[in-house]
Amino acid sequence: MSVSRALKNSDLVSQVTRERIFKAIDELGYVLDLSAGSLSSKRTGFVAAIVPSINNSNFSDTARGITDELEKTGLQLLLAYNDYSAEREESQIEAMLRRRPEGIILTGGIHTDRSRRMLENAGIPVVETWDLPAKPIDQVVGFSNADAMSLLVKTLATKGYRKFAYIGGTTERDTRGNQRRAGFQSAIAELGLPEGRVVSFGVPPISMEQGAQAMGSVLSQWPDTEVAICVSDLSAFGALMECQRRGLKIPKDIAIAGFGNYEIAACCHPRITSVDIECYEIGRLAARKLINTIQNPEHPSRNELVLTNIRVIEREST
Amino acid sequence: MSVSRALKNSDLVSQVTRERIFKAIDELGYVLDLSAGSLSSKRTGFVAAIVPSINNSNFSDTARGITDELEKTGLQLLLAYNDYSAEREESQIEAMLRRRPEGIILTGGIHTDRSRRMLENAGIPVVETWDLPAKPIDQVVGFSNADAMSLLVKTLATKGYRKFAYIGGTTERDTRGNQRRAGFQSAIAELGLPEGRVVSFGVPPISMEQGAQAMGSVLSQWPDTEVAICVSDLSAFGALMECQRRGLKIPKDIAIAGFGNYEIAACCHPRITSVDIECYEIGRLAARKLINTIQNPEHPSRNELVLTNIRVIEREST
DNA sequence: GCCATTCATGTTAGCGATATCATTACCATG
DNA sequence: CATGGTAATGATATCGCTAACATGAATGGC
Repeated sequence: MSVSRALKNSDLVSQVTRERIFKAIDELGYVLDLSAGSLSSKRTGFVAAIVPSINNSNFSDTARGITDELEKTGLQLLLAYNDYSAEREESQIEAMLRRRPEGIILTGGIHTDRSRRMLENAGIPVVETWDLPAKPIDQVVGFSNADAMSLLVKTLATKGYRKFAYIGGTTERDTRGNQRRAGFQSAIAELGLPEGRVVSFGVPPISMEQGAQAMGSVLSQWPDTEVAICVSDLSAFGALMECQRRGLKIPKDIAIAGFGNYEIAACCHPRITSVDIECYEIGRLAARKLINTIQNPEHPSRNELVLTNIRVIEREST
Repeated sequence: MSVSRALKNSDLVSQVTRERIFKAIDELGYVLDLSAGSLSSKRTGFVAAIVPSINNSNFSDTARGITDELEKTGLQLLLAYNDYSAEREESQIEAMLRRRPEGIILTGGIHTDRSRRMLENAGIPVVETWDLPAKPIDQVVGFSNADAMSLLVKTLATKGYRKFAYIGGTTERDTRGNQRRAGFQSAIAELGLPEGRVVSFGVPPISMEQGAQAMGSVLSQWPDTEVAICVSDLSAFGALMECQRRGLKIPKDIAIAGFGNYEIAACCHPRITSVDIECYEIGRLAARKLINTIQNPEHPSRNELVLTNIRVIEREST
């Protein structure tokens, strides 16, 4: 017991004993076994998180935010990515719950029925991120993808653009891409602009290369397009490169805007107008909320919603 | 015991019992507790991995390779990133070993003494990646960063370039960046070329923005530079943008090459010459080796080395 | 009809930590 | 000196599972 106490930094161990313990630990190469500890104490020290992809820098920023915040409390992250598939998410939730995480962070608000049931039965706090779910499971840290895209369209409309195109993925899986497209359409309608030209291209995440190809398609179908909005900065960059290869001047011949405020949008030439969505902050806040609920189980913060900022960043490409 | 067997897909459970069990599990919402299971069976189902950063797509590709390969075997990844710090690595190794992983994958060959000691005492297979350590702990899946960079210099030299510059980070922490710079220098010396112009800029990972600034420094210090090689494609892209802002023609006025074959190098305009290093494959192979050793503990593959391919990809920027 | 064999299920004893309660040693106080 | 209080340490049971062995039931071969 004194060893256990010493390793937990309890002040109920005398200095002498403490030193003897650490000396012995060092000599023996003893390493505490946390699975035994958590079996006994009912606290695993795990938090689970599932993101669509870790290659896409937006979500990996969120993962960084989560990790950084958890680290302060000594919690460990169990991270999985599901390639935008709710079915893979379901089996990952199942696998992770077997590790008895003390909380779980999900991306988006769309989950299979079984996923929802498992999460409700688990009796741990859940945070859904990156979205405003119609039927939240528990807590939410996110923003409206539709509103964000709509804001971008409206901002550009005030600059005089009228003929808009939208480049996104085939919208089966990427629910956030879906909502951005819906926000695009509704803003167009609201402003009474000419019908938006929508190109759906490939499975998420839409790559630079796919953005380039989609831009080719926009230019050949609707050569008079004034501005092309892309589902992410990566595809926007691909689109930009395609225009440059064709000798088009940006934004004079055609303007381009992206989404997500990736590093590349701020660094390429011309710089790309984008929507900043505080990815790192989403992760940090989600972890923060989880930790709060874990540490104060007496008043759980069920159904609380944190709305994160969205902000259009206008640059030279529009 | 029958429940335990049924959940492990043992064929020692009759169809009837199996169905009864799953029905009850469904009704009760029972979820297996793996920490209890691993305490008893001495198998946790964890593999630990530590990378320098998860924002950098090269390392997140490696993490993807690891995850994809582990998933086939039902192993779960415990992932951490250390911001290129061997000290943070040390405390992460300590934290992870408390979870009793069945194997561990590290990036690079440089670790603190205590890290090495802990790993040796842990009695689990270790794979070092992305490098050829002078003193390998156990198994290695990697390549020589110096050779790769040297190969790039030599390839460019055959095209007639003679005045080389190198853009990298201040080389305290990023050991792989270090080695690339050394490979650059040694190739220059070997070929009898004019002394390389080295700009060290910022802490790793060198961003696009830093690449741009470093390029500015190259151009003002040595305006007659013929080719600038960058420690990564991200900084190469930043450098490229800086040149374009200054109205320089690439590669006529100055050529640019990067390292890592990021998506952006293949997609920007002009496309950037780079060195491909099979990041995903490194992850896949490292996990594969670990799994082999875990599954065949009778003949451990200590000190085995897998050399991954490096390949210069010449594009329009040189 | 008996024993050997196979298949399915049950029993028991831990795995290595911590929660909880018990004990001891020591000191201060009236 | 007895009493009570505090600080440090110890003893025991338990967390939920699985390894290992034991048992029972069904089958088949001679």
